[in-house]
Amino acid sequence: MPELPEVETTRRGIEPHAAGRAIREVIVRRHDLRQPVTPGLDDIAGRRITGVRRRSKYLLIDIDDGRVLLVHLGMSGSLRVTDAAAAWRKHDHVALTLDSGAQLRYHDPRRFGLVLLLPHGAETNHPLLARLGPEPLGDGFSAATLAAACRNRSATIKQVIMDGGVVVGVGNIYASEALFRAGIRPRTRASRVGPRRLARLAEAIRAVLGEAIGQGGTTLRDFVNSDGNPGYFRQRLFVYDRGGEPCRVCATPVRRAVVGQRSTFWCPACQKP
DNA sequence: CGAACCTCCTGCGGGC
DNA sequence: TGCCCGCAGGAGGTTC
Repeated sequence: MPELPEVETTRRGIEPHAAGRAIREVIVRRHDLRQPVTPGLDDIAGRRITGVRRRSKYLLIDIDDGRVLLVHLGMSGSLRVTDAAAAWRKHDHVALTLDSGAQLRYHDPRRFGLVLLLPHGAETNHPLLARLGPEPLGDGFSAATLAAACRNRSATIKQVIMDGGVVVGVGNIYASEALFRAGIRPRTRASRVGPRRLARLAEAIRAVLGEAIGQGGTTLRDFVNSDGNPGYFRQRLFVYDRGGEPCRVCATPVRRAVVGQRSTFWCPACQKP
């Protein structure tokens, strides 16, 4: 479900409620997520949250003793700010009660997500984070780094931009959208996309992610932000989930195929091999 | 090393 | 209405 814009939307929603707050209570109702919730998580009760950061699709909740609470939303997760007295919903697995009376609730039906407490200083070399590529909206990602990643790769261009070692945060929706904006068909081999088109693609990735953050992310089915509201970028999608519908630029029917095990959408007229 | 395939889990929509 | 099937926004693991 959540890609980078949805995670960033969540971060922006959580941060004002969480930063500076003390954690009054930690509640773990289910620990069997993709990895078990760190045993002894309630050890952070009484500590204070100093900030909420994001790296790739991970949320990093900083604790005042230097530890970091790492949260990943997987395919179906959300992190919401509720009143501590609010009724529990099915699949609310972890909650932090804050000294404001609010509660951060982690909700994840499919349990593909993570809630892990990392020791002080362990964040940069943690296996989940250590090998991540550059942030798409940061300085580390450019036409040059994308071109270097595409050189001698036989994989499709779509698979390369979804490879977190190349650039993080580009998931299945925004991969199709960025390729549409760059005019490149998703099944084109990465090594066959020229430098000018790669430059266009790098810019398209930045643009689509930036705009999606501005709209509070994309809700296809069940993404909700920290207030429980959907994101509005879906109406700006050009191709994703629009198979058979007219291209919003040229009216040619949008095509769908499975590329790298994932549904993929493109306009056969606007996008070239 | 890269690429293809499989897996975790629950819910929902479509077809019959 | 109800049941079965396929599919879903992520990403780590296995195999060749």
